[in-house]
Amino acid sequence: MFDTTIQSAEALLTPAQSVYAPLEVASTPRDLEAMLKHLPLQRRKVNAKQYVFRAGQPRQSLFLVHAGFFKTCLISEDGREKITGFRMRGDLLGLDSLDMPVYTCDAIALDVGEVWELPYASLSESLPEFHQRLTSILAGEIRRDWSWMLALATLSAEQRVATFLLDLAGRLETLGFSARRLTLRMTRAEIGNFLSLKLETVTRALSSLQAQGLIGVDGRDIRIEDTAGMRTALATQRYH
Amino acid sequence: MFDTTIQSAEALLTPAQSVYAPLEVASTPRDLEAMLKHLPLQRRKVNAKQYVFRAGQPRQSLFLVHAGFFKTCLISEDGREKITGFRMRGDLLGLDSLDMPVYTCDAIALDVGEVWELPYASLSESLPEFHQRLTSILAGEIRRDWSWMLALATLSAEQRVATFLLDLAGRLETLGFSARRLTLRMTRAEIGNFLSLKLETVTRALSSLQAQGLIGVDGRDIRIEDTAGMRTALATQRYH
DNA sequence: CGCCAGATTGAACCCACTCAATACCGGTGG
DNA sequence: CCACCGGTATTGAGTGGGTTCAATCTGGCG
Repeated sequence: MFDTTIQSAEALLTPAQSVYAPLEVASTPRDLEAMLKHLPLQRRKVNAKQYVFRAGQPRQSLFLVHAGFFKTCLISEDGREKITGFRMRGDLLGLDSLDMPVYTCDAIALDVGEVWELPYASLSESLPEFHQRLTSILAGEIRRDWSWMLALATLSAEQRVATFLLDLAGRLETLGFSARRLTLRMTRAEIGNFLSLKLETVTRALSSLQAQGLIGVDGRDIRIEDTAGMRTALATQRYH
Repeated sequence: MFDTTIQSAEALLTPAQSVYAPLEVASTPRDLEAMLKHLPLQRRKVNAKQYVFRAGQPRQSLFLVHAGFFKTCLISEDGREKITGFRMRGDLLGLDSLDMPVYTCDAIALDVGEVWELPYASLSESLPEFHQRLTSILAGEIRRDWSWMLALATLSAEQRVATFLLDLAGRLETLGFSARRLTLRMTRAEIGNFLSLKLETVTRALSSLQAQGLIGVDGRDIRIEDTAGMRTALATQRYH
């Protein structure tokens, strides 16, 4: 069991002034918060498995994740489901529905957390820099999606899982957490859904990476033993 | 051989007043053109296989496709490639790079065509409705990407190809072309790349759909014999 | 005509899926 | 306290859809 308490939900709920998170993070995720911090935004606490919004509900707002872990997922009429992303502090929920009368995906908390409700229309009028920033975030989401498409299309199961872990670790690091220890907030099935794999395959990939000494696995606690090794494994292995 | 001349590059190059295209199309793709028609935009003609821009080049502008067929694709450092979309009249090239100093993907013409260069920064200042419209387009691109992710993750090879054809036919229809006959402007390998399949698999899927009487295949000319049958085949077949 | 990129089809292979059995773990109630 | 339970995770064995490799065919073009 690794010590991952600093990443627990309670810690995520602590304000930015917490000893756990650096006071100043220059990277992108946090600047939105800074821009909006002084505004009287509606804040909403959520519990695990609770919906922030569902596809089909009338859309009023964007939501900024302030704490916790969320997933956004798409469901087709015939029941096929796909998780489109895992969202954490600084990420926005509802981007895809900006120009729609209703939400077009579900946003679900994986853990206790807090979201800030952003009245998009009025904000982008009163804060031109906000609209500008939003455009960047939208473009960034497209780049992120495309690079996952590339990964899913060209990488083997094990490579996908490795990429997933590195991506997650990297994002956590920009939030001020350890880049080497992390606790998965989602099930194997959810990881598999996101990576277009079955849960058994995710488990096998994790076991294999562990057998190679690249990571340590203890349930949902992951320790990345050899980041460089992970990257070379990604580059070395053939891709079909 | 089917008569598909109306979709040929020459026809695509004819102005909107052409007898082949309806004078008024209320749907989204065309409204951007209407908004910008009177502006003195730089227009650029391109030939098949010519790059509109490459990843890494300094970004100056967005490009609006006015005629022809294009692909946008991502290439990783280690050479893995993924086509992120096929673009036609009314689509924008370079959306993903809006906030970047350089382009982050390649845009390549599959055929002769014409693009309009949009100086994004000055446009969004002078035309607030343009910025608003751009936000919608970005959100729409995210929805499109996500729905393809869902398709690639949950559909069989044959279902993906069927979905691809229906999507293409639908887009062509909103541009005023036939919804039942179309000419593929891309190779089997490019279709396969986009759908995360090998070119042989695409070929087999097309042959199979033809054997079922759902489509007619003659090289790159496709005739959709039974749209309803295609949709039920999509809904009926099991997905793993 | 010869060339070459693209398309088609067949046969063998393999990675991830499916099915199934077992282990684990936190919570709940007797 | 322990037994039970549902949700989750792990591991094994067998299967299969799509890939790989290879041969052939087509059509456009110098």
